Amino acid sequence: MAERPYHHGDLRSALLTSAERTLAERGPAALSLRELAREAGVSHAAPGRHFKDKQALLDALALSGFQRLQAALEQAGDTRKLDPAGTDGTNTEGYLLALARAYMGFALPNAALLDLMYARKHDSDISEQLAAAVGDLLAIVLNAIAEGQRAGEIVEGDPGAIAFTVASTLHGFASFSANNTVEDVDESLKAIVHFLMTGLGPR
Amino acid sequence: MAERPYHHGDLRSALLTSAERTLAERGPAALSLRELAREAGVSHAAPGRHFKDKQALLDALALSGFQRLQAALEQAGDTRKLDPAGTDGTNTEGYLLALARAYMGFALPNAALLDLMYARKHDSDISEQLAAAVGDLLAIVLNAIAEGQRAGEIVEGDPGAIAFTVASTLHGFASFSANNTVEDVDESLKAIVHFLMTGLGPR
DNA sequence: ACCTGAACACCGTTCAAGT
DNA sequence: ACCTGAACACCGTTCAAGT
Repeated sequence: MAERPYHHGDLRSALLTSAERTLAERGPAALSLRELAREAGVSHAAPGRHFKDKQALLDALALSGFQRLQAALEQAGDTRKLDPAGTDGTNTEGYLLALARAYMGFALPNAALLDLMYARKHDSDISEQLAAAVGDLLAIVLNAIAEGQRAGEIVEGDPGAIAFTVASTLHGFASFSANNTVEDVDESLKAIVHFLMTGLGPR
Repeated sequence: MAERPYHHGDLRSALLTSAERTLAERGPAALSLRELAREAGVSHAAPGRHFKDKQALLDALALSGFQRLQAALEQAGDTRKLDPAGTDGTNTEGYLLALARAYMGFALPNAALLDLMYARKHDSDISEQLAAAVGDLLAIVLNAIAEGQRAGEIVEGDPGAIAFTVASTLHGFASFSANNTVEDVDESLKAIVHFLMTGLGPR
């Protein structure tokens, strides 16, 4: 009969894993602490030991999402540096495209989680951590811009403002394409990054 | 004692108004049909006459949001046409800035509603209406782009792809600035529209 | 046509008590 | 330290019955 031990072992991470799956499969409205407890085989009060309330669990999910998104963006930057194409002339557009692809690679399969990450309903103390996480993401884009400026491939000007423009475009595209089912995401992404680089004004 | 009449009169719109206020003031998690019924002075089962379930009320809120956003964007386009500055040479950037301001004018005070509008958790039949509403918004931007192309102020190319780039940037900026409290929204907006027009590449 | 009241099956949260 | 079981105050939804 394989009795469950009294201690779950790692209830906290089991709850988070289960919650993220439910979020992805059935949406945020379907998330209930009692159901997560059932799935973990513990009493409905047990989650209270690990998360002071439901919002605390959502906060933890959002934070872990930012960490993984940041890691994906950093990895896109790292692999680009190893790319021999990095030595030739026009590379910033490629870098931005790599970042864009990494962002979409996270955003599209984790659309509901991304909503949660950017939801402005978190507790006041965790909000600072989440705001810092957003700042870290912006810093990655800003790095790419500053590097591009040093290489003479990005226009002069406040790199923060330029990075913010790029980040807005990427996030907006992610938001749109998660609902709208853009036909060819990568094709659209290439077009968007190119328009960003060359501008909408006449040649 | 002013007895309430048996019929509310316009319970449906009272529920929507009340729901939107709750959404804005206390967030989506605080929305409950029973509380809305209490505020309207009817029994907790009464809302069921007007909305088949809670999601149907959220769908109605989202749809009304799109209608108002669309009206705001159209009005921005109309007032611009009356603007005598519309007769001189470089006007498309001004048009896009007006659209951007109209978008933010709706998005920032209605951040929670905007989340709901773009939430991918609506019933399948209403989803088509919402997708159509997003399409209408894109059409407004597309119009501005096509007009700009005819005036020689926007680069040649698929106007749909260009409009999608602009819309992505605006929506992403709205999403960011709703959480992040950008210091000077209008200043950032001007910079963003300008970068969009002139591009990030070197001069 | 519109609403009520009771009923049902769920929730989140708390707290004494158990291991 | 971690979990249980009962309790409390909420939910959404349905449905006969009332006006």
